[in-house]
Amino acid sequence: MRLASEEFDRISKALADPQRRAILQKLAMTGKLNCSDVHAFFDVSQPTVSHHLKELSTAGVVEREKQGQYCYYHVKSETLSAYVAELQRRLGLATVQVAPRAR
Amino acid sequence: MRLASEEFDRISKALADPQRRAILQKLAMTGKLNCSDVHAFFDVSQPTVSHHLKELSTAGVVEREKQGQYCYYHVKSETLSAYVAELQRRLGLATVQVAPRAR
DNA sequence: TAAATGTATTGATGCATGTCTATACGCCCA
DNA sequence: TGGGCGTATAGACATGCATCAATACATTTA
Repeated sequence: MRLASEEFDRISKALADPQRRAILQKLAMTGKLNCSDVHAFFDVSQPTVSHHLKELSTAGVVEREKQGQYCYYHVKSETLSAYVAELQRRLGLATVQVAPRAR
Repeated sequence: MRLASEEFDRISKALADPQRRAILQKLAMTGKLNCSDVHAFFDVSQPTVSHHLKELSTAGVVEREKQGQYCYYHVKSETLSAYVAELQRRLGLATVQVAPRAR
């Protein structure tokens, strides 16, 4: 998966805020949460949580999944991995190509 | 190398700005540049470049090296690698330990 | 020592954004 | 159908910050 430049920019910004990183980390640990669940974990208002989840969603690092009245969010690891890979590429860091093993 | 929480925060913010990322990438590609060199590459004022280099330096992702009148900057790969590793750890992404490739 | 050059600091300005309250929207159920 | 609950939006506010011009500081050189 290859990220467009805008996506990369947006993800960088999304990851810049500590509160948003905390939310993302919580999602990474628990797998899937709705807005209220996330709200319960942190000391910010529900609209703020909603706003952050929207930012993370727009950046493509979490996925929204509406189930009736609830709205579940979970981390999109592919996007995050692609972001990390692109970051490493741009900064000339060691990267690893995981190719299928020869037999 | 393990990053303290503040360092991690600061690096995240440092990487959030496109201009700063561009400067960092340029440093990664060219190895070592002084403030004027960097300024020549981009369409921002010298004080702005100086400011960004200071931010990057404070974040620990570049190193300052004063030589007489000049001031050279180069990327600190160890810090950046540590940042990437910590990011992967926090977000539950697959991590790999590798030795830097011979060049 | 004076001029020139490289760099950093100061102060100002405009824009981005994290946060809140209030409120609207959408969905479920008695 | 009306109330309750989960979520999103609107608008306001304060703070952060990227940027610039002007200037100070530092070092080299004529």
